[in-house]
Amino acid sequence: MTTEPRQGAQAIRRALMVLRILAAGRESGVPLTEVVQATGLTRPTVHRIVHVLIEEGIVERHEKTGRYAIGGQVPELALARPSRSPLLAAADDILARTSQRVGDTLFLTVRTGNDTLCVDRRIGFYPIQVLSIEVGARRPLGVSSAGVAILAAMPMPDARKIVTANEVRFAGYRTSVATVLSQIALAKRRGYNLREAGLVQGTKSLSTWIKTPDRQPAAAITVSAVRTRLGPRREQEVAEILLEAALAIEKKIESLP
Amino acid sequence: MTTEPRQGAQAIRRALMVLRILAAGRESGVPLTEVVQATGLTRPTVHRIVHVLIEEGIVERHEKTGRYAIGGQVPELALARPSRSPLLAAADDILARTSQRVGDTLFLTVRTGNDTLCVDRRIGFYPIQVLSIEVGARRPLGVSSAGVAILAAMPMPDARKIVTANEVRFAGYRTSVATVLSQIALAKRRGYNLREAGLVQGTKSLSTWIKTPDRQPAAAITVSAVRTRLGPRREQEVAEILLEAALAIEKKIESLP
DNA sequence: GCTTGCTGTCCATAATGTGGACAGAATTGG
DNA sequence: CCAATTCTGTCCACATTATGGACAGCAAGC
Repeated sequence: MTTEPRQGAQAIRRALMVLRILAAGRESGVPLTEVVQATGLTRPTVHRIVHVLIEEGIVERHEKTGRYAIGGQVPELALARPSRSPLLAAADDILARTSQRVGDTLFLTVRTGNDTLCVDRRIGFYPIQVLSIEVGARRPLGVSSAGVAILAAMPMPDARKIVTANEVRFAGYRTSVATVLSQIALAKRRGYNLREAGLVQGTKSLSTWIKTPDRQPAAAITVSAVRTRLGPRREQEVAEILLEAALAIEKKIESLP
Repeated sequence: MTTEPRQGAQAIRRALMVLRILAAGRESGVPLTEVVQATGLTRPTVHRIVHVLIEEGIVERHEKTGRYAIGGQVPELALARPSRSPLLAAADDILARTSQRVGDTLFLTVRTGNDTLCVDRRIGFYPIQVLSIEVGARRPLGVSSAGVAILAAMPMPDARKIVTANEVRFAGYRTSVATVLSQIALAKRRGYNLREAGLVQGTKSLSTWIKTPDRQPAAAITVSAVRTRLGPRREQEVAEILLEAALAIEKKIESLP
């Protein structure tokens, strides 16, 4: 029951598109051209939208660089929703326990539209930790290990649709529709996703997916570690722990609301 | 240097207007009619905007009540800005110390557009505490004690402009332009704002304003207590403490960035 | 100087968003 | 049970609004 046919609000939808691209730029922001290319809108249009949003305090422009970023009024609006999401609440202590068992950095990543968004990170006890990704990091679904995992958990046609929609943005991350689709296929048959070459050289990531009560894949748990920490033997161990954690979180969400 | 003449984005501005009204409704949300009356837009327009925002995940609708509220995607966008605002950072420990000295509940309230927004609250040690306002509470400037304080700190023409803009919304809070203007005048000559009848019966509030380095009044510190705790003698004492705290925060903001 | 790669602005045009009017659903109360 | 009232949702003719091609400025590199 995905209804999406309401019209009469092109401009608003476009503004939100822009906002989501800007969100991916985090503090440092995004140059106008990049927004243009990522949204597929024309430059005058993006320019107008961005500047209206600046006047409204929703977007900021960095004095020096001229890049555009999410403005201070967005967190202010967010204050209207005090409570954490059920997922975050449910995941909290399970992540803590899992982190203790694994020892390497754990990430909790959710799907939001066609993006992945890192919403939690736990640092383990092992002396070498991969901290490449921070809470708030947002990338097109399919780029990160967590993204592939989430895509692998959904019906192939849906996944393909999302991947295609993200095609233009993949260029900036040195990947392609074909690459992502094959990674999804691999993850599907393995039951979890594995990434040999992480964003940082010499790291390896492993992700399992979490489904909400309505069976939609909505999130992923990821472990990142230096490659030597994740040999074939330990990979198997860690995979089982993560699968267990994912299941535990799914159960807990059901019991909460 | 307030430039506000950019056009070609009526719809986007309207959508943001709607969002800000919804933000004031917090978790419980706002019925459509109220949004219509607060924004001055027509009902079909508000309806369209709100429903597009729902499709985009920016707004949610409560199943039972049918009221509209800020959606889960807003905090997700807010994650793009990890750092606290300079004001919050500067105020942190000063609030803690002030709370120790006063013993009653302290609020930090900022101005955002034509609204006040409570961004921090410290509970004191005295056994009776006024907890009427929560972090995230948003009201039209002029309605709360903090709002009057902030208005009192700006040039009268500016204050009058804001108060007039909020006129339609005052009805819902049982106040009026005239009332607010007279409160502002009183606060101006006193150097801080005093409210005998708080939102809750039998409480009393006292607010001092904080200006940013560019001399714009941007926030207020408020103490709320049961009336008996704030007799004339203690009122004077508390006012001095709050004035001191406001000054300290102003100084600290300047030194930070 | 010329090119390349940005950002910003204009304005004729049509597509977009508007809102009056109508309709249904839910609640009240006589 | 049927007005009366008050809310939400939808339609569609119309003109206001947002669009984007074209032009312009500006800085960096060659």
